[in-house]
Amino acid sequence: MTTPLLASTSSDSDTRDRSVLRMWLRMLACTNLIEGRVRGALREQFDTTLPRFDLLAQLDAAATEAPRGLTMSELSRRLMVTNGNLTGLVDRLVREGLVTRLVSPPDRRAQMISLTVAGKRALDDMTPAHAEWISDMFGGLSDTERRQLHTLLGKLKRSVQAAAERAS
Amino acid sequence: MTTPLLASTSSDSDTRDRSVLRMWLRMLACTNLIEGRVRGALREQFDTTLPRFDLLAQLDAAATEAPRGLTMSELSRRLMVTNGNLTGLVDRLVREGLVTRLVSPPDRRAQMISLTVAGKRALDDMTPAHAEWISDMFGGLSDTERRQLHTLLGKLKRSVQAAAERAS
DNA sequence: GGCGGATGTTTTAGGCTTATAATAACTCGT
DNA sequence: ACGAGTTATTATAAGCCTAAAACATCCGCC
Repeated sequence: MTTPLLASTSSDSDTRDRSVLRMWLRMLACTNLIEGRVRGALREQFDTTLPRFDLLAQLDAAATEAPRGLTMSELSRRLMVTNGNLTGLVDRLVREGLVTRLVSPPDRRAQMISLTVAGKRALDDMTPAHAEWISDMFGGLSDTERRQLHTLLGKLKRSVQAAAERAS
Repeated sequence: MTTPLLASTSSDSDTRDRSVLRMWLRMLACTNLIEGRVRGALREQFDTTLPRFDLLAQLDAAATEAPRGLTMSELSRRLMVTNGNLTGLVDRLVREGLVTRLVSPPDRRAQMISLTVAGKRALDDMTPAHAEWISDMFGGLSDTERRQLHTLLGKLKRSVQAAAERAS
């Protein structure tokens, strides 16, 4: 808490804040750019949306450990969205015939959401294309640069989580 | 286009795709984590939303070059959202008294959106807190690491744009 | 002066997302 | 066995977002 001698004087932390802010905006712009292209490609080539794709992919990824499917709560935890959000999303996927809802026998409150054959087929159609879009967009980075970015993002994630704990 | 001798053989590009995908998911997770905290803090501390804040900030940033305000189209271009989206957003901000709509005299189709005094004050209240949240979350990275990240993100952005041009 | 194409904005229909409140079913202690 | 608290899910209200179509105005050309 220094008192500047002149109103126009900026502290060191001000300049640091500004550079951090610029970086954050750049990161946000990159992410939105990539995500927007993925959304657009999913819509144009497969007439679907990113949340739907993510949900199918999550069910498939969990298929080995949970062949009977996942509950709504487990899915919402993994996809990092609220339960209420998931209700509508699953409604639409059921209507499209890509997933099924089965009441869990041991707990009649819960339901197991699982891929139908059509859902698995739709996912298998999309997965290679999805991987290629991402790969293509990151193609301008060398292996070394990608590793560096991966490492830095790991640090960033820990930094954000540490900040969250300080705040709580 | 190599033909694997065994069905289980993965090509080099497959493993590369997987590592790129992992990095992308990490980047997405980081961004969503940070953005989510900013949204939450804006809601709890200022009872507002990120799009509203972004819009006010954009108007303020443009105030020097465009003291009369920005048009809807110009705003939507800068905020990278559709025109239709902006209509509702501006409606709400007008209702809250933070921005004004004035029909542009030279072009009666267009309107100049500008900050009210209350809007400028609300923004000035939020800006330092916003900078501090971001700064705090990036606090675990050294100056060097932040610079590296900034540089890598710059490369990534160019790579994504190059991919977009290849695709079009 | 008026017509045709371009540009600025809103409307519409649909989907995603959240927080909060309500409902339903389970569990545990007594 | 029953009531309290917990957990699983859905309903509701509000906002954000898009694409596509409709509407309004402008500009240039005849």
